[in-house]
Amino acid sequence: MAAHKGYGQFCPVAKAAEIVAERWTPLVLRELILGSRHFNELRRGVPLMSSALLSQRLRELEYAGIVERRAGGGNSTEYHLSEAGLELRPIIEALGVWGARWTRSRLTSEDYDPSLLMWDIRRNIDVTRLPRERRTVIEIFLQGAEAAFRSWWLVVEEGEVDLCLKDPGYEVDLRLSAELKAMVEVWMGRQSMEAAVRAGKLRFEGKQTLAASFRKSLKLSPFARVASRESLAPAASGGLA
Amino acid sequence: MAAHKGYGQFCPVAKAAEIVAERWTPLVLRELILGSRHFNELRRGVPLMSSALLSQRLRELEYAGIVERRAGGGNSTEYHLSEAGLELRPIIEALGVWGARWTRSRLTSEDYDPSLLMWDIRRNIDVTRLPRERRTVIEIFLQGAEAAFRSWWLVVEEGEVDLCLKDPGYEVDLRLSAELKAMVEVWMGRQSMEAAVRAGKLRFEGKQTLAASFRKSLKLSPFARVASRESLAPAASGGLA
DNA sequence: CGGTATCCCCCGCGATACTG
DNA sequence: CAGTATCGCGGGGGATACCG
Repeated sequence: MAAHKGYGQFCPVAKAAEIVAERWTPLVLRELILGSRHFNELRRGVPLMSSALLSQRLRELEYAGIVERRAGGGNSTEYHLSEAGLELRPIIEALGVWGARWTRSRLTSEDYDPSLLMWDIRRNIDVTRLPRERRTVIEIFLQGAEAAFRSWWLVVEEGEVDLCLKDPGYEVDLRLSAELKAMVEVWMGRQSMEAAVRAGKLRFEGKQTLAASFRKSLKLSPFARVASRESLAPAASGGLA
Repeated sequence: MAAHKGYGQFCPVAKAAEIVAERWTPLVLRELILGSRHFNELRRGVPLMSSALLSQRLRELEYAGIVERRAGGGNSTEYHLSEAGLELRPIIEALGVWGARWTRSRLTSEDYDPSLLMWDIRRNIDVTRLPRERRTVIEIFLQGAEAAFRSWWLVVEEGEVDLCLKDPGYEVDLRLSAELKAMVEVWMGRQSMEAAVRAGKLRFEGKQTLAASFRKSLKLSPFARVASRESLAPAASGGLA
């Protein structure tokens, strides 16, 4: 006769946990916080979540007053955080900071998801640092990823970045070949890109000026500046950018 | 082939959520933060959680480096938050503040757990405001609670507070008769004790001086000063005590 | 007190397919 | 693009009993 979903407690921590600490929900909130608005955009941030479950969670979040559904142009729908939802932002961010400090040793090989990495990279490219007047195509080859997720193309054109898993057919201006794990380490700020290049884990092929631009255009993970506390490193703690 | 327990993401939010957003875990952390140290003490804070599951969660938290198990005197065990665990405190507190602001309308009748209420009250009594040199017995009768959890006795003696569900047999110095829901409202700071008394939801029987002392001795919920944002009340927002 | 051990139910959620 | 529909299983966790 115990509660199936709830905790049966009036405590605000319990009532909040019933909503926010549900499976997948913190990740959906993270995506909304990072600016994802459309269903399939959200899906790319949680590739292992089934669309049925994402749909269900979004409805639950809407019912809880955290998410607002708005009609976009055409048949599209937009999901936005409500005022209550925006107030969860510092909590999700703090959870991420805590994770960056204390969960490093729990990373398993399963966690190195190339889709998530590329999606993260895509949305963190500062297009203003890349050529504007012409199309730029960057191919990224991730060694160690499973075959279907090994080759990616970033197509930068008119201030937009497109991410493809299939060769779009354009001429490639820059090619980056990287070990998946090393690329994640770089993205997480645990190794500098320069060090990874020196160690032979990353290799750029193409115009060096474009390679330099790309390196500058790539902002790292929002948690890249948070120092892990698990190792015995000097560990100067950083805040969120 | 999806992850059974994990999310398959290197993102620190995901790795943290794998631990912290697990079912019951936020409530166990809340109990540890509030100072519970022993297994059965923790259980009283999460009465609906099975002991097997609490044991399992504590082991998981220990493995995650959040909880440290220490041998107490005799055959007792003590659970303490590690440094990593202490850093979760602001997150759990923020979750509770958010819950106090935004989940009021989600309270169901199932959530009015008299055991939790009495356990909360017990640990928030300021004994220095009650008689010191003699035993004081306060009976609390909760109308609307199920029969087995309707009558409670607080025995204050030598600076210790004992909570009993069975009549300890001592002479009762003060009797408080209250509607369960009203008592929770008071505890949550949503209604003043004076207003509840005036509305006839609370009634003290016994020495008025002792009643006054008891009222002063009872600190409210840590979230009692957080104003709900759901109603259209003026809502001056407060911080945590 | 401080947990284990065991059984078993049930539903959350993963997988797959399909629609407007 | 934005979801629904359906099915089946796995294991999380509730219930209960027991031990050192």
